[in-house]
Amino acid sequence: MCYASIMDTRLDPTPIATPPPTADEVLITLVRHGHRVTGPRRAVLDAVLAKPRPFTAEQLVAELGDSRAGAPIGRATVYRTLEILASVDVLSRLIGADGHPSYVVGTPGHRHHLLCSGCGAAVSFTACPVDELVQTLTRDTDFAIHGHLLEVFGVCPTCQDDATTDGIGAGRGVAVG
Amino acid sequence: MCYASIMDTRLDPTPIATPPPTADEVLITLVRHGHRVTGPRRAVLDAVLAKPRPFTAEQLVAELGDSRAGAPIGRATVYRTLEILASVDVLSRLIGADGHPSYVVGTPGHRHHLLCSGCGAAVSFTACPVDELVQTLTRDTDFAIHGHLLEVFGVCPTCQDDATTDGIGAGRGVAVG
DNA sequence: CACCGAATGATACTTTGTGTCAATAATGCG
DNA sequence: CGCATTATTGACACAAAGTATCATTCGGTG
Repeated sequence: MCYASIMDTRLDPTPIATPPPTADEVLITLVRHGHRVTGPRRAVLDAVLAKPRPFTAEQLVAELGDSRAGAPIGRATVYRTLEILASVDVLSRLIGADGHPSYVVGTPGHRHHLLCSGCGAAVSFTACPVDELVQTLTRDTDFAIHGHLLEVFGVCPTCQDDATTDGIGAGRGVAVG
Repeated sequence: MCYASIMDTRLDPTPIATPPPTADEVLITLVRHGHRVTGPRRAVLDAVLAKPRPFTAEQLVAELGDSRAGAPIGRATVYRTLEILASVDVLSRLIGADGHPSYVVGTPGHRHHLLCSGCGAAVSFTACPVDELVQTLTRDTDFAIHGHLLEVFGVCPTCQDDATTDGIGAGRGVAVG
């Protein structure tokens, strides 16, 4: 039920688990899925792959849609391209501590994220503790369970240090379930 | 870290775990928290307590803001009141399978929900499988973990029956992490 | 009852995202 | 290469969801 593998309980200590795919690799994937390779898509893709941490669609729109050298890219195109990239597993959709959706470059199978509410960094992990719960829930409720949503929020070591240095308590922010 | 108790691993088989508080009880709670008891707040509260399943803020706005007998209630007031009710634990905020936030009347401590993508029913449960994961994540990443978000999506028995009867596959809907 | 500040709600605005559709450009084919 | 076909684009309008402002109103206290 959990699309993330329960086998791998180890966590990657670095914000980006594996090197992101190259633009060319992704383009090949797109073609394989019947999509065309266009200029705007290349531009969106390049921008996306350059992002080390989660970003919102609007951030991308602002970045690509304004007076950049060359042709600005339309809002709709950015949204559509993000959707496509998510559908071919180049991007993961996730929900931030503020409840707003964002995207992050992620390797397939890495479905859950630990998010820093300070700097926005994301650590993806495959360990999924929900499967056992799903069995219990299925037994007790007779629901047909199709999926779940899990995000973990915290503050990364760097931001903890910064907070200490700045005299700002690290306990700010998130109060989620 | 998980505000839901890990002690109670049993699930309540009924959509509403415990009888919702009475309006008067809630009003007392509001006063205790330094809020005033006003007409609009009573109206919002009554509407909220009458809801057996999750609802969105906009639904309430539509319900209370239009040409109902008596004074229609402003959009801002509805949002503000929901915020207050959530802050005093009368309501839980949750995120539906479509990613949109909604509220549900919930008893404190019941922080996670199993949502039916057919009829919208919610089963709240306190079993939280994330605590162990949090320990692992804390050890491996040195994050200071402050919270998490967990929702489980599926189809309730009734909707499964309906789907079978209607010839509609039960496998529609949610494809979440 | 009068006062004070919290609360209200009309309005405008922001953010985030979707729908439409004529113009355009990417691929396949000859 | 040149053309036809069709996906794609992007400007625009629109919608949904929520926030900010602020003069007015109302609840509760003395």
